[in-house]
Amino acid sequence: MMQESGTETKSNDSVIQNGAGPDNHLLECTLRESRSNGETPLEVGAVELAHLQQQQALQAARQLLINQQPFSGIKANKRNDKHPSLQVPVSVAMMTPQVITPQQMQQILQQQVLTPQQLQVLLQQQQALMLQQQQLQEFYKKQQEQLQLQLLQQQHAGKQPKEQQQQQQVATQQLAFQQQLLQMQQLQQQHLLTLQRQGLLSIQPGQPTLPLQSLAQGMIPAELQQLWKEVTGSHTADDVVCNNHSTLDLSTTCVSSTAQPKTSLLLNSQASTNGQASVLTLKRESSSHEEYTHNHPLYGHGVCKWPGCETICEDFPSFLKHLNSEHALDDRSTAQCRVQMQVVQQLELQLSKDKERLQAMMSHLHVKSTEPKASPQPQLCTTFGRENGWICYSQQLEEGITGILKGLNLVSSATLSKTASEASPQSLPHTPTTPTAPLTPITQGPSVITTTSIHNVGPIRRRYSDKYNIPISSDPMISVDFLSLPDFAQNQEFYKNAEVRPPFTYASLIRQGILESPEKQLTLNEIYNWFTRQFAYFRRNAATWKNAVRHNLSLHKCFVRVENVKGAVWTVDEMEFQKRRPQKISGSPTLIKNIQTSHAYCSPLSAALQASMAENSLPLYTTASMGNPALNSLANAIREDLNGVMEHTSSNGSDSSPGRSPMQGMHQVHVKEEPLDHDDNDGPLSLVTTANHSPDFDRDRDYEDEPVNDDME
DNA sequence: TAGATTATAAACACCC
DNA sequence: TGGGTGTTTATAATCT
Repeated sequence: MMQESGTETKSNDSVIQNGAGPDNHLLECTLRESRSNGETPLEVGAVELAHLQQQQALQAARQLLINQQPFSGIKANKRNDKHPSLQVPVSVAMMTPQVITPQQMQQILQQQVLTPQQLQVLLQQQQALMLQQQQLQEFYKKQQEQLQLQLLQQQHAGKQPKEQQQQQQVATQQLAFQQQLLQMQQLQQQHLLTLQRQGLLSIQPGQPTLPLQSLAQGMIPAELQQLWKEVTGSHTADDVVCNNHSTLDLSTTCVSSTAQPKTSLLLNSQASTNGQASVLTLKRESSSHEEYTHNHPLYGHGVCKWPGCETICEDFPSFLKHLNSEHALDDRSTAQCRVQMQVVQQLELQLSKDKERLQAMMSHLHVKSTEPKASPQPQLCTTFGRENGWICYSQQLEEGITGILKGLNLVSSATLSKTASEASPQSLPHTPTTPTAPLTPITQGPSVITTTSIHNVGPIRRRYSDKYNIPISSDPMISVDFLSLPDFAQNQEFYKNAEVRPPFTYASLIRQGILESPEKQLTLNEIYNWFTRQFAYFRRNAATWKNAVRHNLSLHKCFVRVENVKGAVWTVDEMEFQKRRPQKISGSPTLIKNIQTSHAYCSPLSAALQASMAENSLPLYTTASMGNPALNSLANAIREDLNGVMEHTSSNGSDSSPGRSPMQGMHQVHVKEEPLDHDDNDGPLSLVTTANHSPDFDRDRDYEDEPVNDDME
């Protein structure tokens, strides 16, 4: 086959020389001179090239017409009886003269390096090339029609002995035409190279190569397919191989520039290599072809790799024979080729999808991996899902909430931007960095604790806002309210399994544990058990946190020790609990400021926002359901909650809890008249009322129904 | 800068 | 007597 191919190339060369004659030589010489002279002035080069190309096209047409004369009585090939149209084995790419695409023209115009004269020359050239293209296409169509007529005549004549000879003549003619077109394309490539050198055209590295680009842009895929169908026809054995390649080339080069060396399409392939290899000799083509024959994509390990074939071929010539005989251009092969095209397209589609998926994964992981860097505080334990969810959540909230709050005229744009910026993943929950704290995060259960975060453990004690970095108010009430989220079961599951310190104060946790109990009272041991049961974090260093629990129980007046029949139990004095952070909240800018800055370890999001999220079961800590906050409901919730805050604040302006945070106001649901015997409770009996029906309403109502122990202290 | 809040640690007392 | 419980104090960090 190598020899055959070489012979083919050689014969083609001779055909070209014989056919093209002096014109071709003149053309090549002109080009050589132009190249040898280095930079060719644009005005001269472009005009000359256009002129030469036109001349060459006409010459090719003349040649073909001349060669076509003896074929008046040609007969169709037997193999191609089903394809009565004898067609020229030429790539469609070769049929398309190089035309500067609109994009390239736009590029040129954008570069603004052309003088009006240059532009005019380019336009003229462009028009000439387009005209040339049209002429060629018309000529090609005419040729096809004539060949079809000839085939029909041959079918009636039925002279078999002359068939093969005539077919070879047809092939020779086709090859001549093909070579003409190839040279034309070369010239066009040269022209473009010249333009490139002169800086008139800049071809991006990733940009499809110009011939293919122009081809793809010059013809729509349907046209390409049609031409391809027309091109495929009866040929000699070598032509079959070439045609197979050209077939593949047609289907692949339009989408990919990774053209392999192909026999009759070498120039086309080379022309597609960024225009750098367009000036290659036939010798190199032959060598490339030689390599190609040994790396035939349809031949390997002595087996024909044609889809569904797998015929054993001892050597490459036998494979070629097999290929030509069994996989000639017929309906079956064409159909198989189409199927293969579809397979490739499907694979490419799948590949693109997988690439997108991979990109998304990588970007996601990249964001995650870079997140701790964005945070000045070391992050100890964070979970993948939480971070991910928080990212989605923060991104959506930044947009949605900003608009919502703006609509509510509650926060200025500046503060919103600050809030949004602070609502970055930096606000991810942090675990404590206290040296004495149980800082050995163990990946228990489903939690995914990053090693990097583990390594970021610092000995510096930090405030909750830094340690936990979680969008939760420092207000214990708010903390508990988060704990009381309807979807807190997911959070509970998380903290049950992940040895992550819960971002709540001891007081909040104790209160929550007490409130979760059926009788709203727990013994110290039951509180311990609740801690260890609910939080994996508190299954270590019991002495430390138990001491802290005891300390908090004793320290905070909100925790009331009640002597029961069973012994001492601890209850929660909600009033005292609410008093713990006296802050003025009103409809004044103070509220806004509080909403913005929140409290000690408040999130960047406002407390009202957190409340809204709580009310809407916006899973801040959930691992699975994050990232899908219903912003509409969130907007309503924010509006309602903020209104509730306002109402509550205004209605309770003289309340004994002036420092109640929005959450406090919103989630205080019970009407409780209870004698408080605390020493510092020098105020009147508190009457906390609210119309807000929070998820805690039932529990608080239950709590309200709980008998008040008059024996409290 | 002072005060408040929280965490941590420790000492101490009381009771079973 | 030891452990559990409860109280208090001290200290540090952080935020308002």
